[in-house]
Amino acid sequence: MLGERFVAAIGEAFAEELGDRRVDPLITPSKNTQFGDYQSNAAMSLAKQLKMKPRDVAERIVEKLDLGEIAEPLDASSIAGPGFINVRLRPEALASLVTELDRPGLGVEAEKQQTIVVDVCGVNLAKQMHVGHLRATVIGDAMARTLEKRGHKVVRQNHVGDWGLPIAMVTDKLMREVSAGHLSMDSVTLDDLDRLYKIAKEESSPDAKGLKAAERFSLGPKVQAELEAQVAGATENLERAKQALVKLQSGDPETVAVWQKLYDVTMAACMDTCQRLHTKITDEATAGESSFRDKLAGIVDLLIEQGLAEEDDGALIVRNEGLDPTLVRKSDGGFLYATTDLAAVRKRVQEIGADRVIYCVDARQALHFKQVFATAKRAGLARKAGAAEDSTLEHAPFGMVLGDDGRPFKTRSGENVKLGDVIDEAIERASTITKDKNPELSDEERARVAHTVAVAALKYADLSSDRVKDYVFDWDRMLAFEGNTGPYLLFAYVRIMSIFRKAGEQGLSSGFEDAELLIRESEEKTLALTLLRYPSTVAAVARSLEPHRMCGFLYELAGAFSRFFEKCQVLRAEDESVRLSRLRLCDLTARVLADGLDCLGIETLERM
RNA sequence: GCCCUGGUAGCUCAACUGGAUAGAGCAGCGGACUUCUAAUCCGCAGGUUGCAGGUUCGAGUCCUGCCCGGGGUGCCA
Repeated sequence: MLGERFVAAIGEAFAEELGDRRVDPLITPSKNTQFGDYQSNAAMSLAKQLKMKPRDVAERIVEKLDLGEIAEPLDASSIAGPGFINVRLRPEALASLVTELDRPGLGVEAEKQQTIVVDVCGVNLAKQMHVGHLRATVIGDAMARTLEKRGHKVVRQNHVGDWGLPIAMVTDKLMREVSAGHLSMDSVTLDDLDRLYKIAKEESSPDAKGLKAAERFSLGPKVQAELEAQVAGATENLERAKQALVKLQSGDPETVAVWQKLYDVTMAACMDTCQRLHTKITDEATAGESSFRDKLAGIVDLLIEQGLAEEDDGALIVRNEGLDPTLVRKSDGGFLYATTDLAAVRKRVQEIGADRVIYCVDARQALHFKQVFATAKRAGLARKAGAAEDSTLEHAPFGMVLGDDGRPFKTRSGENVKLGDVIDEAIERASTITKDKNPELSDEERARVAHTVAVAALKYADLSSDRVKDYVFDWDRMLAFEGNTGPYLLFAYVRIMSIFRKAGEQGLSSGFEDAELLIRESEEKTLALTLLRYPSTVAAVARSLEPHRMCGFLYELAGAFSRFFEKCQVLRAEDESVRLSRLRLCDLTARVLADGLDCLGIETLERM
């Protein structure tokens, strides 16, 4: 609304210079309330284009500007600094803007609908999920939810690492363990598989470096003999794994059955974790590497046909300008993960019909994705049939989770911390805190509250800092109720619910839905101005794929509400009209909080 | 070597993508509960934004060069 008036004024003031060109009025909320509520920074950018003094430009805009009933009258003092134009809304105008926000959808605008594939989760067979998967799951799901909020059709894809030599290795190991009577195929657990994976990997990695070192430093015949035996054994194991891979690829029933067991056990655990984390990642999202196994040769043939692939040292590579070559086929004829990802691009764009494909994957894969995207585009795999342009392929990278020592988050013995254990501990800690803070809750309700608070704390900690940076994992901070945390936001919501519960008891809970908003106190004004930022925040997250922006907004909203809560009595307001206005403001705040948290995949609570 | 990242208060993080005096929380100090959940709120103190140049009305943000950390770098995924 404000923007339109500025556009009109700018158009009028500079009709000669600009013609019909529409100029972005660059309206932003003022950072500092002493300047006003909103400001336009258009004069400065315009001055640069027109080679005029910014203040002169601002003056000409202000002369033509008609803000009439919207804002306090402008005068010379409205132009500040190099040419900021400061605007202070009239209370009625602010109230009417907030009233407009108060409708289904909370002002979030639907964009032209796109089909968007989001690559999430990224688990591997026979491996426990760890904190790295937490990020791919939680951030990916949050991006997906936010895009859905903007009206897009979002398809989550869980690109499970369920194929290739390492998997064949575990499959082989499991078969041997079962036939040796160490394990029963029926009762095998993910913990077993995780253990076997590590052993198998160890057993198949020849310690060539160690052997060389032993020779060089003359560590003695015994050490050398041991190492020689290790190398021989590893070489043999590796050979057997390769054979297992061949069997798997050729569909040998016995091998495939064991592989299926690995798959089922792993995915059951993965789905359980995704559910505990309250994500919308389900079985349908699964599209493992194995599902592309029959497409890889075709992809490579296509690259050869198009003259993109060339042989180098026995391997097949694609050279892309400015990038290291992409290896698409090994000299032994095997395919690589780049090949699989190329097949996945084709499926996502040409079968699913994605206009945009987003990979929520570890930042270490940055080069890999650059290579895959460049190759896919040149090969035409990223273009829908009949489309004029390639679909957008984006890597949304994220950093590592660190321990308080600044090193990757691991257990004392150096193992990855299992995600299931992390969730368990979060719940336990949340339960203890909840018992302490609110002893009145029944055991049943406390258990529910503890789960919701724990998951909120865990996810929020992961979402609230800049995605690409590493972050430090800290139980006390994420579960604290001070600062930018999940529990703090839930608490703000709970306080509102509490008001409505009390209102119900006193028979005051009706009639506020259409109440006239009276924005009088400064806390009410700040709360109202903050609420108005919700739609643009959703848009910013959808564009930038940075959920921490939503976190920042929600934290400010919760803070604005807390200050309002301290200062402005709701149920004991001075008169009925004020009470109804405040009830409506509370209700709207609650819905915006809940909707914003929903973008992040975080549930709210009635009590805590 | 080359490429990608990051460096902001003692600590953990922001800064709406070039806007006004760089903001929060923790830790420290000082206030506010007979009250709608004090799991909160208010105040004080804390800064050469790694360093040096450059671009312009204006730089934590952009460009160049250094310094430090993390990661990646053709036959693992």
